[in-house]
Amino acid sequence: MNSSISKILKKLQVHYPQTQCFLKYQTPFQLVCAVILSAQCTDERVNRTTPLLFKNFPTPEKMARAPIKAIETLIHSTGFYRHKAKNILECSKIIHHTYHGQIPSTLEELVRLPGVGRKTANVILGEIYKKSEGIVVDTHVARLSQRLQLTQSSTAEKIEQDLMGILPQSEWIAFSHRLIQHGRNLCIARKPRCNICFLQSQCPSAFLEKNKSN
DNA sequence: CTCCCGATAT
DNA sequence: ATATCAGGAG
Repeated sequence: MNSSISKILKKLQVHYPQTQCFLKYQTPFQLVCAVILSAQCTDERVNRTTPLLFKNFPTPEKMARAPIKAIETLIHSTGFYRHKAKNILECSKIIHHTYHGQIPSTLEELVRLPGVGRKTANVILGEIYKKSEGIVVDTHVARLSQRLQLTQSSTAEKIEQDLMGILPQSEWIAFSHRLIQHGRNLCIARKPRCNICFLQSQCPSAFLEKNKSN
């Protein structure tokens, strides 16, 4: 691990000490539903949606018996609601019937669930089982990794491989959480606030921003 | 690659 | 008006 990367890790650790999931949930099953809903949607909106969803259908068994229209209505505001409702329903059936209500504990099993890709599976593994088989690469992690030039790749899968090669496995879970917080707070997609960013001296993109003539 | 899809900031 | 939000499937 080179010195720039260890500085980045250290600063992120100091500025974002807590690495908790922002999604609200009571049970592992509810986390699975919340993470599926969080695709292309802010966690804040998911958290405004899930309380009523989980009040109506709190367990995999009850969600598996829910009318799809009811799920669609309850999650409508998170977007992609037809896909997400179908995925949550199918997931609930599989979790109830095949896994007897337990959430699978390997990446391989998780990505077989409908609506669960590597990003979602890595969130679930890290959050429920504290396991890192991979690294959560969402839109924030992808964007910040590129800006910090930790990768030259453009697809989530390649970026994940690059990061796995660079970072010690013990840092994988916390790294994603911290990068996501930083992406929300400062290194915003549309208008990064490089002038007040504590990673300025480690960030090639901040240097470029600074030398723009505008 | 396209499609799914509502809410919000700019 | 348009880009973007803790993406995944066909």
